[in-house]
Amino acid sequence: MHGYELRKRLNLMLGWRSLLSYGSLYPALKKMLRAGWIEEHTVLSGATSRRPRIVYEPTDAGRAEFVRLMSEAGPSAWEDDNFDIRFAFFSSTDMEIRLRVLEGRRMRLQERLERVQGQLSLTQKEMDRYAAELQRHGVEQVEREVHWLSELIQAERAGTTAPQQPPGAKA
Amino acid sequence: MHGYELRKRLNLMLGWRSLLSYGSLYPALKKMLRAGWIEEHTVLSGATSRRPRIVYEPTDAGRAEFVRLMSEAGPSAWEDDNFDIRFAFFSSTDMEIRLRVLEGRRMRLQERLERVQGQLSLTQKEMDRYAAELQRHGVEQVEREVHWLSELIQAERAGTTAPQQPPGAKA
DNA sequence: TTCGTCATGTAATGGGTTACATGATTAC
DNA sequence: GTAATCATGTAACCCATTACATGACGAA
Repeated sequence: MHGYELRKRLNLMLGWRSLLSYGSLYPALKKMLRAGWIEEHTVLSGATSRRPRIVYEPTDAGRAEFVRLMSEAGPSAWEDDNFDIRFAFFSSTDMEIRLRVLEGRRMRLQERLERVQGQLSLTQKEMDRYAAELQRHGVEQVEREVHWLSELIQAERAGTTAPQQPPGAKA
Repeated sequence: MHGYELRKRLNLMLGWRSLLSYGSLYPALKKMLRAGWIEEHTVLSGATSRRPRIVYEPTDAGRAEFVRLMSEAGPSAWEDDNFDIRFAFFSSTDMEIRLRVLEGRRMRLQERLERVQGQLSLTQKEMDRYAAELQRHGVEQVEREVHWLSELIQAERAGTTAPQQPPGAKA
């Protein structure tokens, strides 16, 4: 697909907080081109006078690189931003990897909870009302994500033999 | 307070996703010093041979600048990162400003929801299972934050005369 | 004795956003 | 007619993290 279209799609899928900008999109495509991961084809669109689109397609090397990236289940994969991207492409990954990413993410979040809750009792007295409320809400949000992850992990495990619908997806 | 201590405090209050690094903390302090917003005092700590702490204190100009910053209730104040910081210092702000910030934030989140939900029906069929699940969870999280904000707004409004405990704070 | 914490700082590096530049087309 | 969308790109700028540098103290 071409850059403009790609941007729209990515913004739709992952554009909660920030939108992908042209200043990072196009240079990134050029980099992938130089690395040999994608090929470009210029395609004239309907009306002749219109600016031709540059359609990109993954090469074999690119596909291999994608698989390699998706099979990385290390710490970087359970960091906030990376996790979302990894999750969005879960369909292209083995269940083993999916489980490791989900569990890693959950671990990371639980670490955060412990860090805060360990010091919560200490600080709460001297802490500002609003600051405390912010923390309470933060804890709640993280706890909810942990719960969400747990359900997904369960669903993955249940589907050891047959692929499974994640909870919340329409039947 | 001195830099090291400040870092710990801020990480405790706002360090959900990222920890404040020395590389941004100390240069920032120097900048505020040059701007005349803070003063530094070198303080020898208990053991004589220990590295002296550099304790910072706001000047009158600094305090004024703080008040000015806190009374900015424009769009930048309801962006993700800024909002948290603004909220954490709500105690130092008038209720008017607090309300405007809370309502602005809620509006921003509702815009996001509309953007996604408007196109949700269109895309859901051609969308990947996991991508859809990610979106569903994202929507849920945002809806929850909207609800949280609504309660806070109500609490602020109820406390027009007397200052009020935010819901969730201990009585 | 070695590791973690206290405590302050600098330089390089990397990354992304913003703004600019261009120009045709479609919808109001 | 004018604004928004399609469509691709570049350059300047900002800003934050990472890694490095230094050194004393307390605990295991």
